[in-house]
Amino acid sequence: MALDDRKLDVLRAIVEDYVATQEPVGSKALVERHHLRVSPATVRNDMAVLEEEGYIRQPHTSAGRVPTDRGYRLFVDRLSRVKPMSQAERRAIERFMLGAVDLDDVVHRTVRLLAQLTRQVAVVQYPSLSRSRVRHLELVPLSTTRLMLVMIADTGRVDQRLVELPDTLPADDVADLRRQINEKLAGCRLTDTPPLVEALLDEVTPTLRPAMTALSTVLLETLVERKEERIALAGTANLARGPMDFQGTLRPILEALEEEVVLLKLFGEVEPSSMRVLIGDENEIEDLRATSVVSTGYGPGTIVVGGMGVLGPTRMDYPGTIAAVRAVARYVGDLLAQG
Amino acid sequence: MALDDRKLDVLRAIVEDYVATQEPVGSKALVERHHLRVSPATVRNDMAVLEEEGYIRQPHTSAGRVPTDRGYRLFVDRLSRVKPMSQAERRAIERFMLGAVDLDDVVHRTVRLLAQLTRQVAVVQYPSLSRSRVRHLELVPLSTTRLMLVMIADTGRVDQRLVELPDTLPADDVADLRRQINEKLAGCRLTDTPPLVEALLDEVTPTLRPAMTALSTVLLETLVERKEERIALAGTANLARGPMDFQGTLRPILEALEEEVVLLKLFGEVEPSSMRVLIGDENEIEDLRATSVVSTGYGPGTIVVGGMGVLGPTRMDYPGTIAAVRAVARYVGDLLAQG
DNA sequence: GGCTGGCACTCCGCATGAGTGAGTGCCAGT
DNA sequence: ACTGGCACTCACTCATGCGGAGTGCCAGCC
Repeated sequence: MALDDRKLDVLRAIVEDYVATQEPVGSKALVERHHLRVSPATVRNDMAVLEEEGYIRQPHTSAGRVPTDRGYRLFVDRLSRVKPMSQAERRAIERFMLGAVDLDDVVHRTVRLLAQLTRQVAVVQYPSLSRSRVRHLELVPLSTTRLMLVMIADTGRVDQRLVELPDTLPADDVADLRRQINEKLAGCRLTDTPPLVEALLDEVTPTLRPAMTALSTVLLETLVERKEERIALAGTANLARGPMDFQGTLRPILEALEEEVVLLKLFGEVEPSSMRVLIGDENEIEDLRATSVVSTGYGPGTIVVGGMGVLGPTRMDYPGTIAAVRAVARYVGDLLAQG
Repeated sequence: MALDDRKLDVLRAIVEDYVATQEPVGSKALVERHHLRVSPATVRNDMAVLEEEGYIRQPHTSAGRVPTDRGYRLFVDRLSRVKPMSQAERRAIERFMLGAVDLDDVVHRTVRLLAQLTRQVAVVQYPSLSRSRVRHLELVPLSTTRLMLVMIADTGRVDQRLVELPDTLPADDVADLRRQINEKLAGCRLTDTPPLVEALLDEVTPTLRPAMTALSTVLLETLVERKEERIALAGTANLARGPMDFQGTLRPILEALEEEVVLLKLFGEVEPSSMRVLIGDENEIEDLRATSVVSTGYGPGTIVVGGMGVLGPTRMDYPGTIAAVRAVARYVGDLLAQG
């Protein structure tokens, strides 16, 4: 059975009211608050249908209605009008992000900003190494048999690893090695580098070969195999806000949020600049079935170098949250584009 | 009035029982569990005295007794025997920390290890820049007018900042500048560097002076002014563990834990290798008055480069927690000493 | 003098029960 | 197709009652 317009209006009203009050909403209160032009009885009939179709449910007989996950889904897909950010909000974003000194700082500020704007838990993935390019590789001699390998990505991200050499290596050779490596690798996508590193092993000046061998192992690890992507988190205190929201269910959620693996899954397949909304059940992660996640990819221009998003109760202000996440992602993307 | 031995025994028993059961402990249960050689009535008399002195209190008339902050303090100072870590636990620590690849990884593992061992919230401060020495300063040309300044500290910590040059600078000059800076600064304590940087401005080859001027600003910021010390956190889920522990009070605590400034205060004046225990009230931070903090400094040998500790309900297993924090701090200290 | 057994008392926690009110489902009427 | 009316359900609140754990105090005992 297709839902006519009024039934959709009723559903929208229920969602909006419930999000605002956090209490089951009844037919009478509905007609008063939203100026539906019909009587409570009519609304009740509509509600009965909506319940039959699984969009809303009653916590118990003789209580008001509460949206189901399916109800929220319909709301998000078809009923919510996007709420553009006000000029003031945009300025607030700018003010907050202004004066970030390095990438770490940008990510930190971003995640706190998101948490503050949405009053929810915010998660930001550091620009992924695998999706960016090599800007420069630096070799710093720490002793005669130890090097520090520093990799600088075009996103501003810097990673470093220690390399133990099989033999001593004079300073000139280090410089030579540095030059040869950079010639070959600078500017490449990180995902394209493995064959190039292999090739380097043959191409490099013979005397440097032993050092290059040791180096290549670490290099490959740093460039590709390093799965451990970093994640920043903020606003966990917001989980303890709503009166009866998560009391009791809070622990597994906090636990899940501490597992980086879990968080990374949230951004598994972020699409370029499109928003993704996961509602309750739809979430693959067991412990987060009671929450919704609004996420998106971000990066300079149309390139996606990482994900960001927020997590909160299924009963959340979707239009507002979506708008905030989108605005922040765009802003940070622009920031990265500028360098 | 001085407390005789038996009264102290009673206090110890009360603390231990309360920590174990989380329920007010009565006189009868006490004599049964701990083989005190006296009757419940006697214990009651002792309790009355202990209460008068402020070491314990009754949640309400006709309930058992609960230790006060003052009671815990006495317990920690004079009544608790230190509980050395078992061989198995030591091995567990080693296994957990084994295979850490860089400083970031070490800190991450440490904080999770602490949270797991103590079943509490763990906090670890990254090795403080201001307490360590410069190992090497690297200059990486990003373009003709931009340098990346990378500082490597002897703790393994790496910081980087962008430098905008007033003029183009050929590669040879960069190398020259790098050499001169390192000659002057490598090996110095970070706190000693400001005058040396000033001196460098005069000593440096004249052609390099404009570049050096731009550089020195950033350098000083990186070396000294950078207050923002980094902090790692884990185990917040443990706050939601105890049945009625923090329900309701949880939010301010989570909020406090997200404020880096607050966390740093916890380690304000960590003493070399001595444990510090803050119980409830003693904590300066308003929102953490319901919690206790066990912390210590850590670093290679007797040098302190940072703090670590755990935070939990005042009702915590102090001997166990203290032992765990100490063991982990020592282990990490040794790790840093090895390089 | 310090310890003990006994006893009256307090008060929390829990269960029971009645009253209230918001909300519903259904039906007959327009 | 909508509305008004009506009986019904059921969570929530409050008062009442009861049992039990625990205390404080006192008189007696070693």
